[in-house]
Amino acid sequence: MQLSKGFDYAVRSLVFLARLPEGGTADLRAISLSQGVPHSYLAKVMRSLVRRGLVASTLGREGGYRLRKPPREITLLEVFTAMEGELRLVECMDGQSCAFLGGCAQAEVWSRLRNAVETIFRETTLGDLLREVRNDLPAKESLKKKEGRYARAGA
Amino acid sequence: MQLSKGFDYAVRSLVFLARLPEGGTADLRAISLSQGVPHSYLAKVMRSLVRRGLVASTLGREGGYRLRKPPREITLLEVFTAMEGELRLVECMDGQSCAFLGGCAQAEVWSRLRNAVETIFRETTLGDLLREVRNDLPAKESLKKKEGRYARAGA
DNA sequence: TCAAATGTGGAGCCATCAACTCCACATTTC
DNA sequence: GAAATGTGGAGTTGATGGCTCCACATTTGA
Repeated sequence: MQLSKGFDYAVRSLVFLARLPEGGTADLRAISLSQGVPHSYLAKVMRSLVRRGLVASTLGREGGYRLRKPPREITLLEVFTAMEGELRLVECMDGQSCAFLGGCAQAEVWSRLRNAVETIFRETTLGDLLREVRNDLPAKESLKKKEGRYARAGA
Repeated sequence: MQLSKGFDYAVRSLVFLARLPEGGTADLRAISLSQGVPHSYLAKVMRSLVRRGLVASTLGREGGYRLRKPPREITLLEVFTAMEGELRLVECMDGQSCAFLGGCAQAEVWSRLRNAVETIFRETTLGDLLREVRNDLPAKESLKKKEGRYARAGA
């Protein structure tokens, strides 16, 4: 019952992009440093977002990533499925119904749970997250640390 | 973002116990066979429930497990924490707040999400699950299959 | 025109952990 | 006292989340 780091990284990166002035672009390095996400792993995360059509990428010098839709139109559900596919809480559901127990006692709770989660994901947009940000940038020292750590790994 | 099998097994076992006539007891073997849960793994699951005080165990011949409270008074939240400890969706929360970003954009969503899940868990009791059961026993064939598979492993 | 700066695709590594097994042992009862 | 139960805990295993690395395609500005 945990959210994956990949999903968390994706959301953070999107928020970062959303806060750039007017559909600006940022490259992997910038996102990676600002969010403390390992460079080469972030590359993979971003590819998922590109594939899903949430961000656009441009190659070559001055390249990078930018949002393809206004923040208000990007829901967490889209981000989640981009990263993890269909939301499902237990194996036996969603695929075929649990073959073993005809009508299982939990089925209804699991599905209620799933709906609750899905609803929150569907009704929360990047725009909402922007409003919630209180403190934009990391403290200088922690940023330094992360830079040292990831610049080496990343470059 | 998945529920563990351990938790699922625990709930199923408790429902099984709850359906016994008047606080009856059932032994590992009976629960294991009826629910299709590997015998020796179920032993571990049940120990968690005993430790947490949800079921009582008796040793020796005619021993087994029985609920220590009426089904209405056992919430899924208790079962969850018995099996998995504190409910938390992301590493950075609940422990210390994420050291890197002062006020992180997602914190509020994650906590709303957590609350939604926790609320459902807290407000759903074994009693509710009993009402929801439509079809009590597994089909004969699938039970046979499971018996064959687990009887060997278990005994 | 070409070298540097970007993202892409994909193979591959690694540690962790859920899920499960096994065994020696304590307790109870017939 | 032997059979039937649960207990405690160490050990096994396979999957996979998280991450690295590298060869390559594209773009651009010096």
